[in-house]
Amino acid sequence: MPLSLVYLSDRVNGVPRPAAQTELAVLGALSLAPMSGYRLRQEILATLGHFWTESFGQIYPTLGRLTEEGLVGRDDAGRYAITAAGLARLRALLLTEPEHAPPRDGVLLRLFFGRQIGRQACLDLIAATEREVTLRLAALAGIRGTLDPDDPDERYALLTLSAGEHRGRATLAWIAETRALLEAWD
Amino acid sequence: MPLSLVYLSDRVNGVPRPAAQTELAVLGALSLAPMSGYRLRQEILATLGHFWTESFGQIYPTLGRLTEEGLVGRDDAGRYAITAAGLARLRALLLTEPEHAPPRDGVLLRLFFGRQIGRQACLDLIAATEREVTLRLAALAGIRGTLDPDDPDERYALLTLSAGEHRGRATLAWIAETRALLEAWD
DNA sequence: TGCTTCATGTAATAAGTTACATGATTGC
DNA sequence: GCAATCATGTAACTTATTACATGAAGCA
Repeated sequence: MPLSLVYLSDRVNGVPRPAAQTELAVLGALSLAPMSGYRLRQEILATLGHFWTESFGQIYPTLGRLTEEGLVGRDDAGRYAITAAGLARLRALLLTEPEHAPPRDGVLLRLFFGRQIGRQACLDLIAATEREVTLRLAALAGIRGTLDPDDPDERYALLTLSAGEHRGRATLAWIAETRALLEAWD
Repeated sequence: MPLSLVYLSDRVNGVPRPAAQTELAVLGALSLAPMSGYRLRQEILATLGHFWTESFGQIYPTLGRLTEEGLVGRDDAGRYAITAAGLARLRALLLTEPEHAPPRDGVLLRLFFGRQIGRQACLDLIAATEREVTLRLAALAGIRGTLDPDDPDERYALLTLSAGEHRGRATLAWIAETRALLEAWD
């Protein structure tokens, strides 16, 4: 008979449960401006999209929980708005240790076993990846143009944008190197 | 009344369901050598670890399903071994379109709302990230030393290893840039 | 009037981790 | 003999997506 049937859902070794990450994203977005749940999802997609995602199925239940806890309310226009308690909670969440999303890269998984499908299929695979990354970099360049380096909030957005650009360029460099290697084989 | 109550679990728009990705990892690992489920997990952790994860809770049920379908059997020593049908299935899976793991980067999420916690907390955050990435790069360097560029299987492993190195170095470059920016503010 | 977008929400389903149970094998 | 590792598996639980339902608001 197990002594403890408790599932440690709230926190394990100081690392917040993933649900807290959704709360963090929602509270964070509401700290910038009050908005509807629908808008919230659009904003998260547009501004955090290159490193974060949330679906309606997560956002609405989270808004419900946050409202119950008094961390979020509604303003005159009916939009969700963060409360003082919510702002305090946000700051606390921001200081928790970031979770490590278990890595799952479908492209690398396929390339690792690439011998089974041969050189050409691998070249096709990285060519498709190259197209995607190029599109993503173009999208990031578009966003960069809209951000003001002197705005106190947008300065931080620029830092995360830069991370996406560095990673995208690194992927392109790796693709070029990998293509050259693959073409030299056989 | 909805006309269709079917949940498209197997395939959506040609993209395989994520469960197929676990089958891919398991069949792929078994294509290199027969082994136990326990060993399978160790090998996946050691060799795919920097871009893929699987837990026991996934591996054993998957091995069970694959065995039922005749894609996997047991050899004389009792180890799981891939069958001819399994190899065909592996090749088919390798040609499916890679899934896009929804991005969830806890570090960037915190940095994006960094204004709430201030410059110093952000510097601490990226310093911790820098330590982790440095360790990961050192681990990759160790693995690189064990791989033979002329072995037909390990050549592909080297390609994926290189991806990890490029991304790691890009993250370090971004951290250096970000630190300089943060220290110049205020 | 009818189309599109905005808006809120739920139910079914999937995917995955963690903790636990249980036993065999191996090395000392 | 005993501890550590190897090995297999399951139950509970969490998180998340997707499809669907439903209706209001804005505008041709």
